[in-house]
Amino acid sequence: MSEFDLRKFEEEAHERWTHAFEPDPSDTEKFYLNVAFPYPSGAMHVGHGRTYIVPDVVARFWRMKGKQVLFPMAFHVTGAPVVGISKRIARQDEKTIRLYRDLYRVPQNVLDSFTDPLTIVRHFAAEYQRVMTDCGLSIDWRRRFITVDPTYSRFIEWQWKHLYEAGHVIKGAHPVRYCTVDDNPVGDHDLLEGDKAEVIRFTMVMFRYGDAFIPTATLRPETIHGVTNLWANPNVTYVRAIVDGKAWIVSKEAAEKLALQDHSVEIKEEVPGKSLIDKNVSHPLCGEVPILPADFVDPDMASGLVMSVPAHAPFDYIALRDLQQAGKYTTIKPIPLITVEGYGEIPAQDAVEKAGIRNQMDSRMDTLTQEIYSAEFSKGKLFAKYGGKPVRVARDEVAVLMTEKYDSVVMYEFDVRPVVCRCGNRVKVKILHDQWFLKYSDPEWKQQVSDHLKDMALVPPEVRVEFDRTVGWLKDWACTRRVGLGTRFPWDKTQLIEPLSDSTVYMAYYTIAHKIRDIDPKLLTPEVFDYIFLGKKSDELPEKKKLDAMRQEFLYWYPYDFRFSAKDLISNHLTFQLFHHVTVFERQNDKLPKGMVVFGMGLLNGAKMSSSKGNVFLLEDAVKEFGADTVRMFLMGSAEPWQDFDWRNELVLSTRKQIERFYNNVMETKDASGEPHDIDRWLASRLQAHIARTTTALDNFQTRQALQEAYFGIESDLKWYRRRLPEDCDGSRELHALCSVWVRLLAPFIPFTTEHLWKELAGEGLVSFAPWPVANPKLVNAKAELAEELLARTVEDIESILKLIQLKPKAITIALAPDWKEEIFRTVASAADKNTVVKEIMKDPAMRKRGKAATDAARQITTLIHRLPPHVIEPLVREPISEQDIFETAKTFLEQEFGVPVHITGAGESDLAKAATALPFKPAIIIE
RNA sequence: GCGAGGGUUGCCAAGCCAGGUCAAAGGCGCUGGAUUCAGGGUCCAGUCGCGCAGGCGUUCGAGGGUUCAAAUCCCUUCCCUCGCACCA
Repeated sequence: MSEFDLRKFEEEAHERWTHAFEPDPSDTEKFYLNVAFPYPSGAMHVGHGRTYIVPDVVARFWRMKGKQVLFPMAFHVTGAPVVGISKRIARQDEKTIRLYRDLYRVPQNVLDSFTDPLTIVRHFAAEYQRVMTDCGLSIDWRRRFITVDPTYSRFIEWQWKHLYEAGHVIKGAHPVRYCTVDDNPVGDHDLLEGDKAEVIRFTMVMFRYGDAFIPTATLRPETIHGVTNLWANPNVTYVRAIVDGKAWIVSKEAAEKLALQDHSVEIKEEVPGKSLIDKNVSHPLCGEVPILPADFVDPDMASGLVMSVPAHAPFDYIALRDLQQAGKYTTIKPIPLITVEGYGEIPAQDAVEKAGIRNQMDSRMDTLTQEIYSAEFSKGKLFAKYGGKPVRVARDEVAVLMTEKYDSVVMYEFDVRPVVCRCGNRVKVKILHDQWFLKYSDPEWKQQVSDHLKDMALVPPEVRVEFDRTVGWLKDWACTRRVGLGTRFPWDKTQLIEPLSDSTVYMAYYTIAHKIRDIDPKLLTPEVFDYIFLGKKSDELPEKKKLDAMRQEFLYWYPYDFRFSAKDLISNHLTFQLFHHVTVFERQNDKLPKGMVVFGMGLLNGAKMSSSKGNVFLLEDAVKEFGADTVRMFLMGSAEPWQDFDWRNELVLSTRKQIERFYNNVMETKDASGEPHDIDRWLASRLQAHIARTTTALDNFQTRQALQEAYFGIESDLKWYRRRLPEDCDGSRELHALCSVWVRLLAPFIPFTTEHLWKELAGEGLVSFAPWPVANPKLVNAKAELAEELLARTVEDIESILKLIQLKPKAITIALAPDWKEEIFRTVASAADKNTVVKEIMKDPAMRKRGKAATDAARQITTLIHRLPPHVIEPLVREPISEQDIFETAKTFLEQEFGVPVHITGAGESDLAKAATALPFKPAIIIE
């Protein structure tokens, strides 16, 4: 008998699998699944392992179910990260070198070449392919590509032509977080501080100050009617600057910011804050008001000057009160302009006094401000003299009025400060021009996606709300970049198409990737792709024959059946691809994605896996140490795909033992030759349920559930089976069939071991293409299962009694319940209302005669029925079993189990007191 | 803050949608036993408390409620994880 040797199984299988998983269009029904392709900037860890093994298990499952399965793979190399990596390696950055040399184990000579970003992705793409193959992924590698292949770029250009023609690609200006030192937009990951900072749009209210303007930024322009004063910080030096030809007085910081926001700014002179205090300014909507001193005014916030509305802004109210308590400016009174339910005439005063706030430093001030802001926005109304409109309406109207008539402009600012770039510089808001967008905000486009989403299968179903929400929430997406790898943007060749925007319909490209390679990229005009993907004919198409073959591939495979990807891509990639699909394949609903499966994340020993933190276990090492099948089975069995899983070496080790146990089980039983017994009926019956449940689980992508059924379910049955065999028998010849089923059920999970076993079982061809087992209803034997259930329960009871009484038994008597109890059992079990059934039973004169014994029995039986599983009750009611026969047949077994004589008797015939406790399906047990 | 998911017996983790099969699957760990047995491997048993008869008691983040019956349904509350855009 051949030894359990995973390494050997792997070698054998790899040899036999060469070119086995390269499907072409055929008459067979297809199943196309794909997974978000990796960005190969480093080595694969076990977390990546699961991402690709799940679809492989599914692919193998459907392949065995007789489908023509396409599982392709490619590499996404578009974007900026490797550019940064190559730069860091070029300048010998310690951390980066350590990561690549020590953790990823890149040889020095290769590492030296990493100063070229493309070399990095090429190297790791090759590594990925090698490790994926080691894992037994049944990928069609003929279709592999990387996203900077010129051929792929032609495809992207074609895709974008359609997006553009549909009006979804627009050019515009856009406020972004910007670092003036790096001279680049700053993403979240590039921030040292303030990573949650949002860009807020303020209205600048322009107060007239002599021949100049003093702008104050506000989110509540309608409160202009209640302005009593301005605040300036006397300790700050402001500047007088010519902004767009007019004189403004703002803080120095503000002047710099305005220059980044489409204003021409020329600083003329400094203006000490002190010099502004007590001067007057005016605005057409509020008249003349004074400038008052306030230390809280931050020069780095908007213009560095603030308009004060003490009636509605708690901060303003307190600041004014503080001054007035010192005896200054006592003539100024808050001017209310909004009525709002739940607050008095002057809401800010009301709120501050109710809360008992003493000064500006009180920590509750922010919450209070937020409260009033929300209350007034949602429920507030302007006074009749200011138009009487709800705040939410008036706010925008006043803003428009100010912009049109009173010189107001927009200024962008962050909601939190400070915002600091990795380089240490303060980040500002810059308005970027020549910025291109995908107009995801377009309601019509959104609607198209929503409509299609309704028809899609989403796994697990809970993610549907997240998709719906994302579609609603998506705003315009900046889709071009200035740095990185990628395809040139057709309408501005200095820019590149952004990575999340060039990876949305490539699933269609997979169908032709292996064939389009033969054609010179120069010939790949949009017309060529229009023909392949949309069937649009046009004159003078090159290589017509090849194009026809590709058209045929596309028509055969598309749309894809399922796409697999991680949860965190819902809010961008997974939704983007739907937007792109509905446009590119407009009016071809039969080419739109059919389903998606969303993954959870991976943990390593309870902590999040992260390459940068070094908390990773390389997939390659795992495969070497434990074997590919072990890694696969562990990853599939420890959690369902959408749940988070935790990799722990000690658990993986026990998975390996399980595979070995399975292997030995099959090897030991496959050639059994005994005569079949009753217990074989039982085993076969149970097997049908395992087949059905494993199949259902895999139909639903529940890899864990499927493994529980296919592995543990069958294993524990086999254990009981062996226990029930007569002493001189090691199993019947029917076990061969069970082994065949078992091996096939586990083939998607542990393909290497099962491939070997399949050969040992003399199965035809590869197990990878063997027919998936189908449950045979004819082999389902409810009676046999019930009999074993009764027996197993009784054995368990006997064991637990023996353990308790701790005495050596001389004999065991099993006393069976009398017929009248059986009758009660059936009555109770089939009764709709189990509360009144006892009364019903006692109406029967025969029962009444039995008196208390009958009521007691009825009560006990009701409890018992509640405790028994439905799968026992139901057949029991439908078709009574003979407990007598069952125990008589199993008598030898019981005697063998317990080593003492076993007597079977009817409870009525026994004079032992205990016998009276016998119930149907729960015989009385008397141990002597 | 907004959105989503989650808190189960030493640990991991089923169960919850369709309330009684639940003292609660499976695995790990631990304890004991078997095995011509190396403190390793494999196998068996135990692993909330009490009990010399298959039982009883107390548990499923916390607090209430519905019900004959709740880990499962409803309400309140506390805690954790993830996503929130120019990044793959």
